[in-house]
Amino acid sequence: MKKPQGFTVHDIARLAGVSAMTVSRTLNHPEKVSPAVLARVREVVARTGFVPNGMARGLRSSKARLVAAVLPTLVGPVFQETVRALNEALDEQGYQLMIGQSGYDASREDALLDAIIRRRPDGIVLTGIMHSPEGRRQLLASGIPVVETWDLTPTPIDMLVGFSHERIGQSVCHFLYSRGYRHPALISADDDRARRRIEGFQGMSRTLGLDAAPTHLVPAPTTLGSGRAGLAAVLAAHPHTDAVFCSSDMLALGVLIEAQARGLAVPRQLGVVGLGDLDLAASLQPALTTVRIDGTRIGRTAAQYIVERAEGRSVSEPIVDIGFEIIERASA
Amino acid sequence: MKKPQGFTVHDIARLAGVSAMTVSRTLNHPEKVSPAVLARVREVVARTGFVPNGMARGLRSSKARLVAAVLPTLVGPVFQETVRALNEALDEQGYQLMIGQSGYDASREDALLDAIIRRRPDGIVLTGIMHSPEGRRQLLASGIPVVETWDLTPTPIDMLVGFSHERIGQSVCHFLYSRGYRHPALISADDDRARRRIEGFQGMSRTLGLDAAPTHLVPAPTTLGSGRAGLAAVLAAHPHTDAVFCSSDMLALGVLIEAQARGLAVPRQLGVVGLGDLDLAASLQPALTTVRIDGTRIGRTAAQYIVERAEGRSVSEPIVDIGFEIIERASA
DNA sequence: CTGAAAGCGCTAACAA
DNA sequence: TTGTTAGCGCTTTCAG
Repeated sequence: MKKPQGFTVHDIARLAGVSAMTVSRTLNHPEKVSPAVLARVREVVARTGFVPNGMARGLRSSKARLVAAVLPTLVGPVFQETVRALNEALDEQGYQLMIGQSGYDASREDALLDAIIRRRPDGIVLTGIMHSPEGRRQLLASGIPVVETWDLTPTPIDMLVGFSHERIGQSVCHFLYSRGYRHPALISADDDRARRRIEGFQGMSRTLGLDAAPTHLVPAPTTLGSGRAGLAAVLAAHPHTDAVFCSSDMLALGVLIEAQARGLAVPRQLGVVGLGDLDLAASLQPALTTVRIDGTRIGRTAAQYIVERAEGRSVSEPIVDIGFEIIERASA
Repeated sequence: MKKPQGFTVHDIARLAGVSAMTVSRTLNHPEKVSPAVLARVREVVARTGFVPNGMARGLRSSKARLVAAVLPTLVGPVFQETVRALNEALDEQGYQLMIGQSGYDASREDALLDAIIRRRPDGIVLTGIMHSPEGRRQLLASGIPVVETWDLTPTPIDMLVGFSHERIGQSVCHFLYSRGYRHPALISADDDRARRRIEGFQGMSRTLGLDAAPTHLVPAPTTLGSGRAGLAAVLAAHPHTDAVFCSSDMLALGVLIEAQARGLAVPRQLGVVGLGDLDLAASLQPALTTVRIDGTRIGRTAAQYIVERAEGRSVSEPIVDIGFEIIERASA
């Protein structure tokens, strides 16, 4: 298998009648090259379609201009905003984003981490915090800047941009109570962060003198269908449920549809709160009350932290809680 | 800035009392190393947390074990299945997937292509076909295997796994006609592929002796909100519209919600057809009739083609039309 | 402003 | 089975 078009800096140098070093400078520090030479080299580059080999550059300069992000699920609305913002911010600074999917499975996660570390990215963005001790060790040992996101922990690996899931649970419970609901239930994904929201919710529910909220767990990723089925299940077991906190807007949409199919009036007979504030939330009928997390800010901040580090500067406030907000619309 | 933990094969070799080559072999061809040495080297690797430098490996062996995918929008439900399948299939073969977002903008696309080609991936998967002549040239010149997807063209750059958008338009128009609808309208994203579906639809509509279908264009990405607004606009201009073909399921969901808000019975007074067969389609009330594209097959096939090429084999049938299917449910 | 030498970390090819 | 040599393509460093 022959490489069809294997141009190197040397080829370009020869064709332009200069040294390889000058080609390299033309590409990376054009201000240090005389205009005449610059034009000549550029002409050859354009004519040949030469694209320098980034692996060689990275190897020599130990700057890959690459940032890796680890997502539990590759695509799906939840981290959409974060990833978009991350990608945009990095792109502006000349960095490429590489995305890896961890699944919700821990053993695959270590393999993924290995694949990532091999490429020596300038930074790694994790959605969620890293629990596997082996993963932590690898990350720490690699010396690569790491930003954990979408969660809080007293023991971050390195940097952190997140918020408290427990506090979300508390706030939503309190919000529902303040709206007059006394028999709330939970329909929730079965993952670690969702579980902490549930704990927060139940804690507050105890504080307010309510019964423990019935909880219906659904497998991740959450879908509209599991929202419908979830409401059906909850209502079957606890007929006087008067409100539901869903762990995603999709789930909430399912609940809304199922409620409608059953002739249950929202928000009068059933309050519904989602999580995520997807763009569909505002367009629903009734518009969905939901918890908004500023994913854009998470992504942008993570990008900024990593670029700072990659350029050798230090980050002054490497651990931030960006909080969240309950967007009150019409469904609760 | 010192590299905190810069182990190399040489360090590991010294610690294990062997040569660097033996460390390399332990990592890549363990069967060619004696059990005793293997164990010793592995112990050192585990103890130090050594992860080999993939850039160096890639440079030397010109195999990056990397595949790049270009998506118009980074995340979003449309290519979800394709990307997931692509990632899974590549992962099984030991390849990493890198994702780049082109936006719907052509100038950024060339820059992205450049960033991708620099890394010398073993393959590039494009969603949609490459129109920019400059992009084609770059791709061709790079000699990297390319798979274009989600579309058909008589002049692919290299390999192709797609289907005909025009034919989708024709089929949906015919389907609606056969269901008795005589005044269909289109609510569609304003992009190239969507436009070809519209042309197909209008062509068939002429053939069937229908008036040209009113068309309402919405900006990409499509949202539930623009579906609602779209139906309102269509109805305002063309009150006796009796069916709508939406260019995504999200749009269709918006149409369903708007129809409900207006007391329009679906499918009796208004037929609704979506595109994508998202998992929510089946769970809606009424369940959504939609066009299903086998994204999993696209992703898997693309992965297979690229791996074949990367391993030096040739692909026997490098251009496939995987077709599509209208899933008849309750909304039309 | 330009060039020559050296080497980043790894592995293909050959030798022992 | 193991080791030695060389060099992938680039850029850092140092001279001119």
